[in-house]
Amino acid sequence: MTVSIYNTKSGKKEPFSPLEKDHIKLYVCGITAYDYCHIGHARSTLVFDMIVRYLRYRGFKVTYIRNFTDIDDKIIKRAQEQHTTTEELANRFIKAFREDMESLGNEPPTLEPKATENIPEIIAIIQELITKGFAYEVEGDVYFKVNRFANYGSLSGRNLEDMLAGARISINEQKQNPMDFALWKASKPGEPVWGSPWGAGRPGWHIECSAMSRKFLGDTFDIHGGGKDLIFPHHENEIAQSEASSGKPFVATWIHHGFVTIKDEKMSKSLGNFLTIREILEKYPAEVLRFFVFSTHYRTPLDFSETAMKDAETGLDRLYTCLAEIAKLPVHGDPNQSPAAGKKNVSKINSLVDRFVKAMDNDFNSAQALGHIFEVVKVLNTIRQSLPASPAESDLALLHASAKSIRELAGIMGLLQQEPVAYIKDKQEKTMGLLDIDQAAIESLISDRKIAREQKNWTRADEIRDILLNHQIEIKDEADGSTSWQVKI
RNA sequence: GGCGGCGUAGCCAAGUGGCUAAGGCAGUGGUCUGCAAAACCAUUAUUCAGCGGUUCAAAUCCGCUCGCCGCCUCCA
Repeated sequence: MTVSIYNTKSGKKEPFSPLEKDHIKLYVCGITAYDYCHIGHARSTLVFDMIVRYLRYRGFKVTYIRNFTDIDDKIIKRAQEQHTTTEELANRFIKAFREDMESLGNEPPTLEPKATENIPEIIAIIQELITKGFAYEVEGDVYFKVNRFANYGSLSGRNLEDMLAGARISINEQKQNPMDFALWKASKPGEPVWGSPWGAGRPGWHIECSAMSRKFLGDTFDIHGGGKDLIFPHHENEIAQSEASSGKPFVATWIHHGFVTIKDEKMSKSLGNFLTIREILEKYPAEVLRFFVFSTHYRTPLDFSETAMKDAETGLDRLYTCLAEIAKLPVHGDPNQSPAAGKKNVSKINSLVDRFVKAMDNDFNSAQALGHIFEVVKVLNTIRQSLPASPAESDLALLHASAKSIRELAGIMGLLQQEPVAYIKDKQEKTMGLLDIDQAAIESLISDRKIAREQKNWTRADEIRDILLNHQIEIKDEADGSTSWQVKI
């Protein structure tokens, strides 16, 4: 079996194999550091975190580069508004981004280069483009000549005539063609500057990725990723720059993920309909967000809503509950007891890894992969529920092994890594802290109810139960006559 | 206007021509219980926006219609 990946360049799913045996080189466009990141950015990092983890699980070595854009128009503007330097502003939000990544439970990339730390490489590539006739300088600006690059538009399926017909491009007198884009921008007064053969200035947006990917991964590498909105112009321009300068193919596979939407509209800074990662993590555990994100295929739009998050949380609880119940079972059982697990169920359990891998091999279909896990959870619950008082050794071994396997697979998405029993308990304690009733009051009510029940005063007993339930306390009458309680989660 | 995508049960969502259209949430029924709750189990689409075509066979391929969204300007 091989991993298949949907390649934006071909518009098809293709069997994937790295250029260098067992070593995958991956470059992902990171953030422009000028503000806190929203859930859309979170999805991007989550998706590639999952992809990298899965490729590693499949035995590949993965070199994963994710850059920071720490110099651009938005950063300059924001820094001026805040009366600070672009450097301070960018560093502040890079730090915030790293905190967010940590909270989300993302593994760090192999390297996280910044544009400003690679200015010499950027200048070198621009010079190469000028020398080869793909770029020209006008009064300290340098532009890429799109007409010179025959394949311009191949990634996004556009051609220059159609784009010009769109007429949404602001006409810049200096450009030879309105579609030409800046490689280097002459600085205006007060802006940060770097020296260059064309005078003091700063790099354009697209060139940094060409320079950094070349520096860390080479002229040609396996996978380049980002959001769908980067296909044009960003990635189109990267291809033009990189291929024009190196004369070699740039990237074998382009992966683009879908957006996060709210009420079916793209979440974005410009629309103002965004929620920051921080705001979400105040309300929901990171694992719930991960579960929510991976419940939908990465190329499909993901519509965020409170209901969807609540559903995700309930689903995640179901998984943890199953694991916690299994963890409570003894490790060893009765070797003479006949097994409760039926043949069909056993084969469903045993095929989990294969089915999971098959789903993930198919363009990282995490939604389907999670579905398989849920299916096995149902089977495990059935077996556990039908266990006799002294369960069979084989049943217990099967349940424990399956739980371990589920946690291992879910770990590829960064899910189910908490101790299941502790997860349930923590959750209850957390809720308990928010309640308007304390333990003593609960126990006192339960003992009142016990008396009522002994007197067969069901009305009073039920009344007490309702009072407790109003305080989010659920009680359970045990077989031995005692009553246990727990916080409703 | 150009290019691309989507439309599957009450909601979310998988489904790369052919076994009973995954799975989750909600709902309903049941096991348990004095009654409950929790947990668990069962159940919920003769049908995949609509129409037509290709095929022995279509949610899946092709065409048209309707609706929604994205990119073409900074954007994950």
